[in-house]
Amino acid sequence: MGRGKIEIKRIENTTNRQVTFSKRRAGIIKKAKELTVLCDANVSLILFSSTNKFFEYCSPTTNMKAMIDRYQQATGTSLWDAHYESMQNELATLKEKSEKVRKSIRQRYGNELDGLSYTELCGLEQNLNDALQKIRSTLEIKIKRKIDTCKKKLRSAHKNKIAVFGDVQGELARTYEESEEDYESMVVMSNAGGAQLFPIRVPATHSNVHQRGYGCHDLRLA
Amino acid sequence: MGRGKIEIKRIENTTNRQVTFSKRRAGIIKKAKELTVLCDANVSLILFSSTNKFFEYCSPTTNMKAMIDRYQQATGTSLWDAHYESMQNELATLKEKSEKVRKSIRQRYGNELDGLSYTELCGLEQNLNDALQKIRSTLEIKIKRKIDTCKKKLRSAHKNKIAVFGDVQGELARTYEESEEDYESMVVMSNAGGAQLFPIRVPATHSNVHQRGYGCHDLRLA
DNA sequence: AACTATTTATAAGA
DNA sequence: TTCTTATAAATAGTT
Repeated sequence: MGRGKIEIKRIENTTNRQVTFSKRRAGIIKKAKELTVLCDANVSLILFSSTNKFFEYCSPTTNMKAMIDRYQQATGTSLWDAHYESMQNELATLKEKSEKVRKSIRQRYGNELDGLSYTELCGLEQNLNDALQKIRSTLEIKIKRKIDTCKKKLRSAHKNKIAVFGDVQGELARTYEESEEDYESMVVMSNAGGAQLFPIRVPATHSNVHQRGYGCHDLRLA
Repeated sequence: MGRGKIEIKRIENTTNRQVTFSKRRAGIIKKAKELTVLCDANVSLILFSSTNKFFEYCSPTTNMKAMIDRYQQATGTSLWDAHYESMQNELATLKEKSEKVRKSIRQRYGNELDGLSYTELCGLEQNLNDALQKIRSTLEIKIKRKIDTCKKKLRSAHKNKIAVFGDVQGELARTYEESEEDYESMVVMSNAGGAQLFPIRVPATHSNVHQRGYGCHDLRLA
């Protein structure tokens, strides 16, 4: 249909090929539209040119997703299975990893220790002890810093006539009023006199786990 | 293009409509084939007749799934997201949960403590201490049980002439030769005299974290 | 992008 | 359905 008959084989001239693609693309999309209307059909058409330019047509009475779903129904294939599978693998791996971590942390909380050997228990004990040291170091540094800050503030206050301990709490209140939580902690510390920051625990005298009032630091292991 | 011109609107006569569908279906598929060959294009065509009969064409240089994947790439849509939304939610939740647990455990290992407030640090310190108590209880029970077993074995051996402490190690060696790991541990314990099972740590004298030889109990937080 | 000679598709009829 | 054929539509080559 044109000035001359052409053989149906790849058009080697690039320009010519692209021009022909444009013309015939318009043609086939027109045909798809006519088929849709004339015959009450559903048509979906996806096109990629040799230069990877993308074009599509889909009957307005439906949409691409619905067409693909129907395509799967009709062919019995399930195009998403591959995606589904990789997703399931990822899920399984994550669940497994999560379970391992949670078992470890539960043991670190002192539960489910029965499965551990003597050596493992010793390792765990040592490990927790090390962590405790680190935490206590951090705490001590924090406390020292706070006390230093308080001392400076007190000095600069020039309130020489007030007994030092008499107004510590008032000063602290003014200094830390923006962080109540920390203020409360400081009061506790200053009342304690700062002498023995941590009670030295007697090892494992069973049942006398004395509850101190710091509140729960539990993990939500749902 | 026929004996008479037709208006592009639904053909009301059913037979006529089906005949036209057949003819035009053949026509559009032919066009798709020609476009594929002439222009080196990729074409996918899905057809459903008004009676839901299914027909398809896809360029032989590709396949329907690849075309749909490219379609998604080109349009930026993700056709299977809806199908697997619940799964994706589960994945996201798990990942988040996992991250939380891992942060907690890292803190429990004494790392990344900077983000914690004074109160939280105190809570963590207390919590680790409690866990340590439990672990030590478990350890102590285990050790006592072992020692009891050893004593029984010793008594039943009727070796009255051997000084009790003189042969403890020999007896232990014979009793526990099947579990070298535990045996080694027991030797350590019995050599220590059993008096003070755990050294009482002085709180946080920084850098002197003395490495005991129990080996690593680290979690693989990859 | 438009033109147009020709080929191709197809509507109607058999 | 398939074939036939007159005619409409598509398009190859050209401008």
